[in-house]
Amino acid sequence: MIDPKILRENPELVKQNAARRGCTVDIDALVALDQEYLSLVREVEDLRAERNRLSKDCKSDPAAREAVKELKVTLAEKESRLDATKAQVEEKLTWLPNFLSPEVPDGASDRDNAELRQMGVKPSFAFPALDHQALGEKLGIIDTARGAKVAQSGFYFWAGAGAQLTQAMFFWGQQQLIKRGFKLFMSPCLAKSQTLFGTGYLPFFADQTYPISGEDLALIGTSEQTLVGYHADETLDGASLPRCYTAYTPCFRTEAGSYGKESRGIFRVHQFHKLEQIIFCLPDDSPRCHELCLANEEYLLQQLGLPYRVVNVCVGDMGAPGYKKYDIEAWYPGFGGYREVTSNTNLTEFQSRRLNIRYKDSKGGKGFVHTISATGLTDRVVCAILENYQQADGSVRVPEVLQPFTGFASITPA
RNA sequence: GGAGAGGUGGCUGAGUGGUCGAAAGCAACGGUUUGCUAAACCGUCGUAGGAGUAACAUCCUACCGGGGGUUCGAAUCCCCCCCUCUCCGCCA
Repeated sequence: MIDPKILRENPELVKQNAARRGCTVDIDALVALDQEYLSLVREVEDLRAERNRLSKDCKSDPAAREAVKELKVTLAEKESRLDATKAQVEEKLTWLPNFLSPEVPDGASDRDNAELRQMGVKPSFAFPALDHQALGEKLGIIDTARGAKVAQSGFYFWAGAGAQLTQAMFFWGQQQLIKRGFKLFMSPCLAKSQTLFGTGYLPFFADQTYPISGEDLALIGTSEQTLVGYHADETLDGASLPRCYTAYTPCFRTEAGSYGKESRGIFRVHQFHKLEQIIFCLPDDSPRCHELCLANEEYLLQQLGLPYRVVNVCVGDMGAPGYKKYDIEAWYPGFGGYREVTSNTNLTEFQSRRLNIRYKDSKGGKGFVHTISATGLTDRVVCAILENYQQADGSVRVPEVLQPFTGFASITPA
């Protein structure tokens, strides 16, 4: 949600932003509606003030009672118009995308993202490299067939050494983030619609969520939803910021409309697992915190020995809530290209306004906090490990940093 | 699942129809006093929206879990819902 004052004072800015982001909300109509809302506010408040004045006389003056009764009819009519107008304005406001950083490149899709740097050394193999699905099947550590049997296509099992490797990676990742100042949480994996709305997943990604029938709850699409929602309706002490939170949870997405797209393997699935980075910070500090999360992502991939590149995500590939976004794409030798493994967004005050998360400091400073939402690690990183660490004999080496947690140095065919 | 209690400002906690945005205490902040600390004393001390100002000031409106109702007037009365706590039962 953007600041409605900007809409009043500088509608052109909002209009340009909406146009660039392909938002179809009619800004002129919204501005007019908002003006109507404001004038109704004034009318209603004047009528209420009059009513309150008259009410004070009612004890001694019966005529005042009649006057108030008459006034109440007008008031009720105005109030209902006010409520209706307010609801319309708010509904339209919730569909407005966030503003954009000047650094966001133009473009329509992920092909237009701007590459910032390539890091690491791509492995070269003296044999045809397999992709993670082929490796997972040969090693008996990824089981999509049985995932489909017990649940549905798009679900899978990590099995045996694969499950051990995956758990090792997530546990190691948690340790790294904790060392870097993050507070670890175990989060609810269901959230109510208000929480999804506040984080911007509703209404923008409504078709991506799995609702629970008969409840005002849905499976979380990411722990961002619950970790950011954690501070809803709170005022944080400015001195306590930035607050860095992390959680490791399953994430559920319907992936409606994406069938057939990158569908081989377990790259695009209905349930994956994610170690998340969330930062609540002062507005001035959000660019720095955004970079800090990126540095953490890069550190984790470097420690795991994975080649990757960082891209500055273009307008067309960024969700409506985002102000600026970096993706990291790891190198997948079996696939033969870079593929997205992490995503890091500065949401500025888009979420904090919707969730009413404010800050206040001892010097009188106050406002809405900024939020940063970034991936730490996901199953996709394990896939990248499999593809990059495969050996001529069909085995897969375990990255050194994970060996203390797996207890073994390589995965060999069963 | 059964029974009961309760939701008031950062916290504790008064308040059962008007003068209540709300006593008091604690915490916090500013100041006085003090060799320093502590204590004591004085003062300030909710949020949001609107009007207003160069900026303050000031004024108006709303908010005592949420929604609805009664009334000229609701923290206070009535209805529905939500949440929390306690005890019992069941249980990973």
